[in-house]
Amino acid sequence: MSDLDDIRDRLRAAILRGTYAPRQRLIETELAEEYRASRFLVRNALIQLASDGLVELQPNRGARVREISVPEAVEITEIRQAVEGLVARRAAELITDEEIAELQAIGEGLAEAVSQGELLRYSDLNATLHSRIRDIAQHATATRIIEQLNAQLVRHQFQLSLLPGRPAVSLPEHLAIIDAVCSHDADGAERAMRTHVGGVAGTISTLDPQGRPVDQEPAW
Amino acid sequence: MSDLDDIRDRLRAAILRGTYAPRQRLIETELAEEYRASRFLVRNALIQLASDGLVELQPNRGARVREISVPEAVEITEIRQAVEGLVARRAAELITDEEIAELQAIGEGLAEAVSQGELLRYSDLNATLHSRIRDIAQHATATRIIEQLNAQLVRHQFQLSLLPGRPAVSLPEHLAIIDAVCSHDADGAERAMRTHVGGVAGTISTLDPQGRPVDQEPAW
DNA sequence: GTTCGCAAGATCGTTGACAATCCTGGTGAC
DNA sequence: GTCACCAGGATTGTCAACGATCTTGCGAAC
Repeated sequence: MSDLDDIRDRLRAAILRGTYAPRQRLIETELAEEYRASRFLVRNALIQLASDGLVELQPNRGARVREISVPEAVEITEIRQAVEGLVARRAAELITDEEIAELQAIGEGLAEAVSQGELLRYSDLNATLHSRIRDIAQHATATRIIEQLNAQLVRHQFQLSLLPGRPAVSLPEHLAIIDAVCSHDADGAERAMRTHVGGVAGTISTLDPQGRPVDQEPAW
Repeated sequence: MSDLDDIRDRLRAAILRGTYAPRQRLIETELAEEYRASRFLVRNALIQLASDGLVELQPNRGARVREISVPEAVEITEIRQAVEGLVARRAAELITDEEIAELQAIGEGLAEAVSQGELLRYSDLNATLHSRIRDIAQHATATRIIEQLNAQLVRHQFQLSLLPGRPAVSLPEHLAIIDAVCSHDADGAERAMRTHVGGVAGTISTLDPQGRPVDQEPAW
């Protein structure tokens, strides 16, 4: 439980939370003061976050929050499509009765959230669903890679479920995934997951034709 | 071009080359002396290699070369199957006439190497083929992930092409991939690649039922 | 008015030393 | 003979200071 891990996690959380804007410079001395840590610790934390792909590290020029362009987000989502497809297949093969009940409960929650317009709850349950499916699939390598990729595009994903009409499209897709996984239909589960994540990729690619991220001032 | 990158790359190369055995402890002061670098640089290099999955980092207990078990190698190969399938599809869509000629030349080289029993040349051309297909697909994220995964199982892969009878199985698979990619057959390319890498996964899983890596003393 | 060069400030890169932690081997009690 | 305990050494974790590099703003030459 070293301080290094601590500050790295806090910094990561701050970046994911949007405390620092993309392309914003992360100055070691400032961060050191902010987190009451030595510059040394900040520095090592930045190195770690850089190999996670969250910050960009230029020699002698410091660190900045890495900006994920829309094309890059699409690429990332394409990989997710392939890997999550594999995960869904495995989940369908391995799921237990107990877990089936759990997934179905999540499905009901999703439908409820959409019908009542609770977008944030929908977004949360969405993340929970994908995460639980990964747990069920018991594929450590896939889980690691998906989480690594997800961390890089939280910002894009976040905006996704707030798009008007988006839940109406993705809800049936989610339910189809749940159905297939719960009925031990490996082929169907892979297909449903690929369709779903493929849709996400498509939606992301329409966000901004210029290839630049949607740059509205964050309200938080 | 900082020294940090330099020593990290040299350390990585050394691990991949087998200079340090799996599970071997990597002591910071020793490495620092060996590479004529400060302990600080070594330390940060180790942190980066840890997030690449090449070394294992335990707090207060130092670093050791990560050992990839056979089940883990299978997992990694399963991911490769999914991602390289995607890459092959993209390559089939994007390939130019010039690149078609190049791939076909590689195919002839592979056949020749097998017929003349040149296992090492076959193994090299194999790596070249996969690498060139990645180049053609122009998918930076996929390339990054595949290379990250490959780095983790060089040892297993290395032994694979030396297995008796293995080239006889994998040569036609490789030729099928080349055919499909060169004829702009996206579906076929994905299918052929998935079949091929799936075969690799299957072969790896037979290496040692105990789930421990094959532990023969390296001859180098 | 523009461009180039230079100097000052800001920031990163590296070092060596010290503190904290863990592992090892030996000693003694039971 | 076995176990708990406790040095002492080995190794990692952290720090503050110094040196290297880059950026910025000013001024002079054209």
